Amino acid sequence: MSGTPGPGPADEAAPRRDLAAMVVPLGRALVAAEEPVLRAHQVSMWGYVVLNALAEQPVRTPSIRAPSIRAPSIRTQAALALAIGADKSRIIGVLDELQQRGLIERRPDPADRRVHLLALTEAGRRLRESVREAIQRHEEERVLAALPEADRAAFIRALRILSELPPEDISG
Amino acid sequence: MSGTPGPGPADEAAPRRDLAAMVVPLGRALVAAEEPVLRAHQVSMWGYVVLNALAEQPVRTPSIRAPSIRAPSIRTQAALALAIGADKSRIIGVLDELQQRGLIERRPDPADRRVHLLALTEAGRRLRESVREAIQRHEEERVLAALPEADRAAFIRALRILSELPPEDISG
DNA sequence: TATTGTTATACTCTATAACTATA
DNA sequence: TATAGTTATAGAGTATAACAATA
Repeated sequence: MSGTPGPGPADEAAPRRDLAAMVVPLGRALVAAEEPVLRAHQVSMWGYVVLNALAEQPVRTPSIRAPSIRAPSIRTQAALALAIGADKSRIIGVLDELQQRGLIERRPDPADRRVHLLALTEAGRRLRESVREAIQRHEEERVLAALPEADRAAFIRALRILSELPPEDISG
Repeated sequence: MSGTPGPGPADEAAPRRDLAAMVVPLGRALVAAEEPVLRAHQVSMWGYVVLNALAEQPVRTPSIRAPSIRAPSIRTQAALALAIGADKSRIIGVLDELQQRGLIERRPDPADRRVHLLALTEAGRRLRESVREAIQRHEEERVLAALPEADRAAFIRALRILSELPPEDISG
């Protein structure tokens, strides 16, 4: 059956570890790599996640949505919590600190006085950019550099696709 | 500067999210996907990790090691804990249960009566294979299937390389 | 009645420290 | 003294439930 008896079996599936067994430890290492940068900028991991979520505010095509349907904007705390996969009660301390440092604004919504509208301040946007730049430079130099040149683009492409998949598509 | 004003900037670096921001949620989803399989086989996540570590026991080239130097074999509990990135105190309950179910053996080392030598039983090996097969089938069908055919091999190749990198290479 | 932000509480992991038996 | 395994304790992180204000 096997064409070449040389090194590397041809028709036997090369055994690989489970994706989770590779992805999870890698994630831990990547988080550890971010920590010094975050400390240097005095932001917590969750703080940085929040800054990113507010900055990345996806431009959803408004054409699809009827005006009567309330857009689930990320600008409310509940929507933010949902977007970053955290409980709404868990981000409050984070928001408190970001606000205290002038990195975000929390303004009452005149239309619905229960909600707080969130927005990045200019300082918040700048800080997020600095952190992001430092982190991604490190990633290029220390992580992606370890990959064969030819695989880098495909890796990032695949990662983007999989990370944008609805979690329930993956969990089954 | 930009050659084509069409869709997709040519010389502006396509902004990507931080690797950690993509990898960590993906890891969470992959773990969630494993859970039903693990439950069906009545193993905990850590139990499965242990079974894998014992089964994957890397065949280290013995030629390099002088006989006088004690090989840090994975068969002791301490070595196992190190290998899977857990504290030695944390795996004890896991080992207890695996042993009780006849999936592993814990035998005193005659040469050093402090240590317990760990080994998979035949039942343990079989169970691990079943779980692994189910998990990887699911991964192929639900996860990797979402990737462009041409990127799959590169993705797995890259993942293997990065996950085998010493964590301190990544953290800096 | 349902929802937003908030606070308080409980629970799950995980890390640390102590203990024993060997070396 | 140091180490392997074990146990007990404490801490961090997270989830759940209750609350006031508003819809």
